[in-house]
Amino acid sequence: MKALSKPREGVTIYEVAKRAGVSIATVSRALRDSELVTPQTRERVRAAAAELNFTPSRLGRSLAEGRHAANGIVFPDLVGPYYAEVVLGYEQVAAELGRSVLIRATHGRADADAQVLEMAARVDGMVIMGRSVADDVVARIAATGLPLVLLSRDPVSDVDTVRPENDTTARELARHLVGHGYRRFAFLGDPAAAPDVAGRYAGLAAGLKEAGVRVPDPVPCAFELEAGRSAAAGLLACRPRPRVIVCANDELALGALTAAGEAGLRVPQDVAVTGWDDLMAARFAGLTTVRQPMRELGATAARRLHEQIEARPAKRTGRQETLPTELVLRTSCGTHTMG
Amino acid sequence: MKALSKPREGVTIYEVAKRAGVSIATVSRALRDSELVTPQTRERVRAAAAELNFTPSRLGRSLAEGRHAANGIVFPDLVGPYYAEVVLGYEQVAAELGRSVLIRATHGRADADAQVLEMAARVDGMVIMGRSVADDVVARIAATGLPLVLLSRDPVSDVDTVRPENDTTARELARHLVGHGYRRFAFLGDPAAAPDVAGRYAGLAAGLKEAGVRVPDPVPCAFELEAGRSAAAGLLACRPRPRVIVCANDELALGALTAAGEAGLRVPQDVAVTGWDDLMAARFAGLTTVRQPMRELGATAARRLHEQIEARPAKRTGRQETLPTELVLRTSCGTHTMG
DNA sequence: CGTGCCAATGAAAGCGCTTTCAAAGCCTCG
DNA sequence: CGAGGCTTTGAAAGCGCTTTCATTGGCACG
Repeated sequence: MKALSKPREGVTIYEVAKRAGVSIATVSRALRDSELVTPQTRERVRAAAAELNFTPSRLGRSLAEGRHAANGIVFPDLVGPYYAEVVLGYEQVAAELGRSVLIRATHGRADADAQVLEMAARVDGMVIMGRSVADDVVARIAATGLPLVLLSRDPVSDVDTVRPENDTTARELARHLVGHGYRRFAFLGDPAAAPDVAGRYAGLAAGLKEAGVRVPDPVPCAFELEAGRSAAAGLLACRPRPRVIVCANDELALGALTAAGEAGLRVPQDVAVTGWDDLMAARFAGLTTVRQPMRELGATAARRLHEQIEARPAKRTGRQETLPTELVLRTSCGTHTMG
Repeated sequence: MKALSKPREGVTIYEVAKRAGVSIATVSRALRDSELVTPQTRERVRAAAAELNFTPSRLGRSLAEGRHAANGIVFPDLVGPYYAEVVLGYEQVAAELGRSVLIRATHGRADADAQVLEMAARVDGMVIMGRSVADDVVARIAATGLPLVLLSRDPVSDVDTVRPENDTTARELARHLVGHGYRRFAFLGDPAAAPDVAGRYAGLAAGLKEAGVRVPDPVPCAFELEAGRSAAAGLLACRPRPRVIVCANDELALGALTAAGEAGLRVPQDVAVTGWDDLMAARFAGLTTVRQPMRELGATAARRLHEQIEARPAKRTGRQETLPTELVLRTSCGTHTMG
């Protein structure tokens, strides 16, 4: 595996051909294990390639084959463990399917749309997660016929979508909390910021309404622990103080726990807190939350995408897939339910 | 931004040229904002391109330009928040530098070497993290002249390396724990599994030796919470029981905390536990740990790589960079030091 | 020994761009 | 009115592969 000769940059198939004394066609065939070459020739070519430390240019190959053998995933951010898990699930499946993986976090950047279009030109298909790019960009990419899957995002025209279940579990959470006797609710998170938050808030609101409990207005808040802490501190200073703060995700909830501690309040005796996602930290913070199949979301999106890519020319099916979630009860919502 | 005409697949520059009534050279120039085109021509070309929903093929462009405008990062795994943070830092900087990002987790797969070589053919430079691939693969890639940066990995020939500081902080941790009066140490983690673990163990051992405390043999253990839990359970069943379990990372330490709880032991009164990384969960578990500049590690690697790419033809400098780490004291190592 | 076939190989045409070099058109100025 | 210099555009040559199609040579068979 060592480079015997001068490992100059950009060794091409022509140099291998010359060294092996064959044509480039034969080199290509030999290195791709075609049946059309004698074992002896194959060996000679292999040897020449090894001596030159030759790796075929992926560009040349892709251009000739008309495919990238790569797919991409776009997500709003990688801060916090949630997205990382999704990307992990995606990468793992994509790798098994023999595809390279491109990633792009948009971070709400102004040039996000351009970056996503650029990615679209590099891949055989892509997954777009959450509200990372504008609808018209999604539509435009879809219009090119590029295989596309939306993840945790409201459907756009007839593009396939994969999402976690939000409504049912949110109602269940509402019922559970009402069962604790709580009546003064607060909701931390901006339904306009992400489709998932909208779904969670809607489910919670529906559950509360059913139980005859007043539905709180959502308190918008960035998706970071620190933002959750300060927003929760504000809520806890209100009179009457909310009896329970339902947070749109675990990071906010962890921030709320911190704020409660700083305000000298006990959880759950003085104020209950719940989250969403079931991050590792939630377990150690005793946080009641809703477990998301994060890795499975990424993996499922990768599989759907692969199906589309293999099924070219793709007819968009507009398939909607919803993955189940699970209420995880811990101490932060009330002690008598502790498991 | 809508597609006016039939959005057939694979619109090429030739069709745009025909529609705009110019040559492909002019199309290329117009779309790339070259000075060599009249504003009127540019507009005509733009309009034609928009009508056809044309996006230039990245393959054609890269092949012609001789560059991918992409770089890659290879890491052992994405499980757990540590690697995710590193990748995040990497992606962010790479994006700012206008580069696409490819990722690959090797998961200890048998075909990891092939996958990494495949990535090498797709990028203008890459970062290899930890013990994700064999040394000879690294050497082989380096031999092609591809810009390369190693992250948290022992140097290979004269390839640039970026690493967190392990030794000094590990000694500091040792001194601190000895200061608590602890004498029976245990170390959870396999120094052979990752260069960082080796460095941490070595530093700890050096610190203990200086203090005249017996150095424990490391207890190998996979990098997962569950593995940490069961390994720690085994340790806690030993007689005499170790007074403190130093874990190679936070996930193991969180597992150890779980095991202690299950064994009915109080932390830190009966047994102290420390970790490494300062994950979000560590904060809520009260875990004493060593904070790693994870995001900064990724960002730094991205910058070093970019420097190499820009400086082609690259002369390898073999630069070694070490990023500082910080001891974070919480309750799990002993109450009197709580901050 | 000649004919016909099959297996192995080579020549060359793309794949979709960028860029060099040449040509064409238009001004300006003598 | 013609020469020379710009500016703008086009033709064509790659970039490094894969693959089709043609060619070559060897062998079996008549």
